[in-house]
Amino acid sequence: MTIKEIAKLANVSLGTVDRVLHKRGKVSKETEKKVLDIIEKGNYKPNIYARGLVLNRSYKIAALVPNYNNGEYWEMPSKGIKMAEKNLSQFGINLSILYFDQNSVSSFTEKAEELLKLKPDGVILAPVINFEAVKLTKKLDEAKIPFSLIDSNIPNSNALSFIGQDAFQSGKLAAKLLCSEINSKGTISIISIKNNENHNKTLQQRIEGFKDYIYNSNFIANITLIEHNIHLGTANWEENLTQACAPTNNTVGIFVPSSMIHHVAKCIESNFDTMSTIKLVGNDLIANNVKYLKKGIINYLIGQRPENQGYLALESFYKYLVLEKQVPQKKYLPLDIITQENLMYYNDDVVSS
Amino acid sequence: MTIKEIAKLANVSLGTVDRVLHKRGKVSKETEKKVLDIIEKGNYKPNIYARGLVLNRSYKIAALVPNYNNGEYWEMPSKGIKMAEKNLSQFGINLSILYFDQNSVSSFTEKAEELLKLKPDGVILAPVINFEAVKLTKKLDEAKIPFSLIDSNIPNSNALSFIGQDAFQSGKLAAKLLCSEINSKGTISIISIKNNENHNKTLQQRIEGFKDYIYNSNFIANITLIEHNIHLGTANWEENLTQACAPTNNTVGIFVPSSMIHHVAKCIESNFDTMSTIKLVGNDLIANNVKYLKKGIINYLIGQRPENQGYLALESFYKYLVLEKQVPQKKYLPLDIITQENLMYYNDDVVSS
DNA sequence: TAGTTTTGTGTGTACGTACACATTTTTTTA
DNA sequence: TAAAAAAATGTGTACGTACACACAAAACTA
Repeated sequence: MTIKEIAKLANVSLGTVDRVLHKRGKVSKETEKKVLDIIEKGNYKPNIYARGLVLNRSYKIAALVPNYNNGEYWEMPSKGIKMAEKNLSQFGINLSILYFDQNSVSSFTEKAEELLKLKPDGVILAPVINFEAVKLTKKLDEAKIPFSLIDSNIPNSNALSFIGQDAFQSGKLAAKLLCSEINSKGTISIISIKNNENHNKTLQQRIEGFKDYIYNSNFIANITLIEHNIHLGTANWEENLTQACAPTNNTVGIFVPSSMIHHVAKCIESNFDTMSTIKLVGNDLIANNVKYLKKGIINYLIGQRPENQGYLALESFYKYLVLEKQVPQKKYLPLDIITQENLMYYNDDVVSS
Repeated sequence: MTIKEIAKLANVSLGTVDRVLHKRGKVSKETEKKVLDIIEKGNYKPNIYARGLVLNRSYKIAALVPNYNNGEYWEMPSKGIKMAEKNLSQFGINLSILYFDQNSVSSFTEKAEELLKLKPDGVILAPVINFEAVKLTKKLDEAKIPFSLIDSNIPNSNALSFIGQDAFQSGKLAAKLLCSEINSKGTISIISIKNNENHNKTLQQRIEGFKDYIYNSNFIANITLIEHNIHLGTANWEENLTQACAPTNNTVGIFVPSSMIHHVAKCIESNFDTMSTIKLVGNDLIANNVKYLKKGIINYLIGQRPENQGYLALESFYKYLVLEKQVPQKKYLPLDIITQENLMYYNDDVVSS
């Protein structure tokens, strides 16, 4: 059914139907009702090709995400966003990615300024510097620019959508996996490895989930839980890490709530004679982690489909702006359990081009 | 860049550019080269809206999959296919699903006939009745109708694409998970539960993978491996199943290579006092299995994203026919490890509308 | 009641592509 | 060398929608 057919059935012109469809007014209530009835009955849906052709709109989406070196976590969301752009550029979705330094608030505000100057039709934001991100969302609200959040959420923002993970549950899962590997009494270390001083909500939630599981399991009788903090790059951090891993008090398992467990794995590899029985569970399928998973030093990794997060974030703008569909307000991606035996089929697990 | 622009640059008419683009001939080699050069340099890409509008093509895709009752495995691929249709119908993808009875060859051939009569532009086929499916693919080849395979592959067919899982690896993974749960000596039972007599390649490969892992692990010293076959609906099948589960010889774990592990779980629930310590690993997130996973009777389920399989199968035809893109010839979906702690975020794990 | 505004309605063009058909140029034939 | 055939090129229309503009009818104003 086309506008032409509707017009014929209603005995009006194309223009009148058009005005009804777009609520441009200037139509008598009588004819409006007549036309609407026909539209309803005929289940009219606009031809998206014709519409796309005539509108020839293109939408500028700006993404603001942390910068990264090769093989680091934030490479993956960026990869997903770029892959989505490849598929969606032909539908008028144009992308600009801006990268900020996670360790520098000024870098973030600078890039945020730049982003606002672009006057984008939509924004993808990774609010890892929470406080500053909130400020930006306020400005976006004022400018009436819709935005999506990836990785972590800002609870009371009116984001178009949030795409991320349930960090608390991720921690619980990590605990469960670690416990399944442990058969004897001993100490479990939670080692927070970070490269900056920022408070990271995701890490905190994972740790809470981890503890929640342990304290509520009947494992707790056999387990001593210790927490360590390691700051990459500080003096003696490597020694401190070794110290944290060392089985002085009979360490049986280690959990790292960030993507940095490869540092622990490396440490264990270097002290393999004394530490080989320690079980490791960590997060994220970055190259370094995968390496140690393959070697059997890391036992499980928990994946949160970061590429998918990026892909879906851009795609949701396509659905919202181009197709004018509703998009889900919140999307938790599955927490994938990765081990040697199922690793191979997760490596290219993005919506492919 | 549009055809018009190309024409202007090449000092020819739109028609000539069109002939070059579509290789309709009747163009001198000179002008052809000139036009091609400009196309190359300008990185011309046809406007898919204009093209879609003028072609106004619609493609009929027929899917031939097993029928199902609510909550059975084959509901999920069908669900995925239908969801894809919902998203893609506006791009001219029309779907007809034909259901056959897995236990009846004649049902399959009948529906295959029906399918050929539809003269579809593409076919999605679940070759669970392998021999008959091969015959159908031959006919499709003759009729030059492209087809995609889901669930299991037909190795030397020239399918447009195969979308499924690595069953052998799935079995290995199951074994790994089961072993991680077992701390003592004992017997592991592999119970094949089927509702028909058909030879099922997937089940066989899973079993092989399972054994492969066990035999090559250092667990084998502590483990006795037994295989059972249960045919649903035959006389005494429930007793036979209980027998297969019963810890007469100290059963510590059970693996079911089909989606039918809920029958085992039910059996164990009924004999909870004697069987509660048996660990269970099975396949597929069907409702009944999920129920027992939640109860903690099933320890792990391995998922193969059946909805995604269906979704991707139809989407690949969209990409191939509408967008005229290449599609990957083979796509193994990840083997998801599902346990109580990460179940919740797998339930709506389909590409959403 | 003529003129003006308001309200309602119809017409025409553009978007970029595909394809049928018309026209021009070149080559071949008698 | 003129006529016919073949090759090369150009023109025009349609697809369905959005929107600017033109026009007509009704409702005001003076």
